[in-house]
Amino acid sequence: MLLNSGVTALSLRAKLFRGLADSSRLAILDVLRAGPRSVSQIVELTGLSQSNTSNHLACLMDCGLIAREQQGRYVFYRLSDEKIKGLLETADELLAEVARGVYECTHYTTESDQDHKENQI
Amino acid sequence: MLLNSGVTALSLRAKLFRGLADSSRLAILDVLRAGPRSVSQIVELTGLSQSNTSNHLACLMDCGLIAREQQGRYVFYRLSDEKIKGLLETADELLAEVARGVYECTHYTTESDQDHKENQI
DNA sequence: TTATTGTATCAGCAATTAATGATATGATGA
DNA sequence: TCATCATATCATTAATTGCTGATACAATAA
Repeated sequence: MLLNSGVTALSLRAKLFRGLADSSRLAILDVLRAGPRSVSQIVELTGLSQSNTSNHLACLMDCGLIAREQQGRYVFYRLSDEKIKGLLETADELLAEVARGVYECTHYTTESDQDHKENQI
Repeated sequence: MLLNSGVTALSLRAKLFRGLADSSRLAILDVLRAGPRSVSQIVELTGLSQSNTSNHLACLMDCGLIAREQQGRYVFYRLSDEKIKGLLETADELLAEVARGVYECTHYTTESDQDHKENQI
């Protein structure tokens, strides 16, 4: 439990990062970097199931990272802010330096961890 | 499940963000922004328990976000890379714009969510 | 209206994760 | 050596989270 003030600010940041801390959501954001896409397009491009995609989109919406616009029976999503690209780029720059450390991090597992042993960086 | 290649890159990013997606760890990183600190200093400054702090430090270490240096019986931790500050700053800039959305995100809860109802932004 | 297509929601499950308390290790000083 | 202080690890627990399948809702077309 945190002691001091500023807890809310920290929680906000944590929430933002948590929105970004999932491969599926990052894949969606990656798709949206190229421009607005409908849900079915996102489903096809990411390979996620429809309901799963919808859930992640709802999450990203709630977190303010994407915006939606309905067109007929399609719903198009797009990045809500250009700064999101910047954040992802900054993250990649950081990764370029700490990649090995992150790659070997054992505290959280991701779906790529199967490759981990056989396919060293 | 993700379809295409680039999965590893996405997982790496996800892992990095997950390392940042916790209030306690962000609090620790915040403390370390001012410079190296020993574990006991971090414990005192964050209000986290000793074992909890140690666990989070291990996580941040594994993820390559911090580095450690032993001095006597103290262990000092510091940010491993200046870019981490940049990432946190970029995140704050983004938050300045999407704060309301993130604040109202219901998909993930944080310890500040108790205030949420009573203390609207 | 009815059928169809696109999207959202819901319940349940499996897995992950943060926190705690207890204990172990490691370094220093008496 | 022994006691003490600083840090790390371990087992357990409670809570969160992602995914799936089923179903509901919404918009268009027939």
